[in-house]
Amino acid sequence: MTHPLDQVFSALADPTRRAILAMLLEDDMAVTDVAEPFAMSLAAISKHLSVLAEAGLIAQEKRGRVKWCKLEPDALRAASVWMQGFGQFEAVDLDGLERFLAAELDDPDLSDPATSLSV
Amino acid sequence: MTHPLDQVFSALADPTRRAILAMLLEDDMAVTDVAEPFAMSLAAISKHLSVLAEAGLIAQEKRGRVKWCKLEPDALRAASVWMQGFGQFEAVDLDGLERFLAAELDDPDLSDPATSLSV
DNA sequence: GCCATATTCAACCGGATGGTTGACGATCTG
DNA sequence: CAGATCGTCAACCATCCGGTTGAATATGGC
Repeated sequence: MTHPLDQVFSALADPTRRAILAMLLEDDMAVTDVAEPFAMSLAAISKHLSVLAEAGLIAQEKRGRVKWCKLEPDALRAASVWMQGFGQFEAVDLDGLERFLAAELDDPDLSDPATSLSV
Repeated sequence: MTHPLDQVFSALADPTRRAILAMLLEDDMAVTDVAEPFAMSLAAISKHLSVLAEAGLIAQEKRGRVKWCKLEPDALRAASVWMQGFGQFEAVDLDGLERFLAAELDDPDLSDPATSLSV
């Protein structure tokens, strides 16, 4: 599992991690705050954050005793570009995004409060 | 692992499966032909193809004794749209694609002949 | 100095994943 | 019919993954 795309895609394959990314899209957060909405231990979230960091999807910076996590959206570029290679689908497609997010909101899928974001 | 995005992203997380998709991008293929370039058993490839099919990334149609596999690029749309949500990165970016593929070709990463495609 | 807070570490567990091999059911061909 | 080809199935194996708990390591505040 050495190829960067392996790491990015397998990081994205977990709904908890996608939810975390969606949260970080709104704001940078400390580890504890990231963990708060989820029904799992802090240690579990800490591991998820490590996975995301190793995939390059987030950056973590320790300031004092709190470690701040911020989105690193560039890491998605390679993956996105790879997918574009298969794409007859138009690219930016913000309308599609809206439709998609709307559909997601109706999807009673995840048990976590974070569900209000597009997991 | 019930969410469609889970399946799509985790299907994409394996380099063998990405190589298979890249092969199918050029042409529809029978299972045996898909397996040919890889240094692993036919059964293993058959499993990979099942994963891709369950993720909706390919369609399989049995005609006679041979089962044809063809790309189903629509399945990537939802995943792509999800990623666009994080994107300050411009969308279609075919130039980026070319640069990326060129870089991939120089990447002596996979042991399989299928490496000539963007894994 | 002491205690609380923030985060990670280490060991463990059950279940999924990626691979193997060998047997099997279908289907084509001579 | 006999034999070869196409593909899957079943059992097995090692490893990875997502989670737990409890202890350990900062750091900050009083």
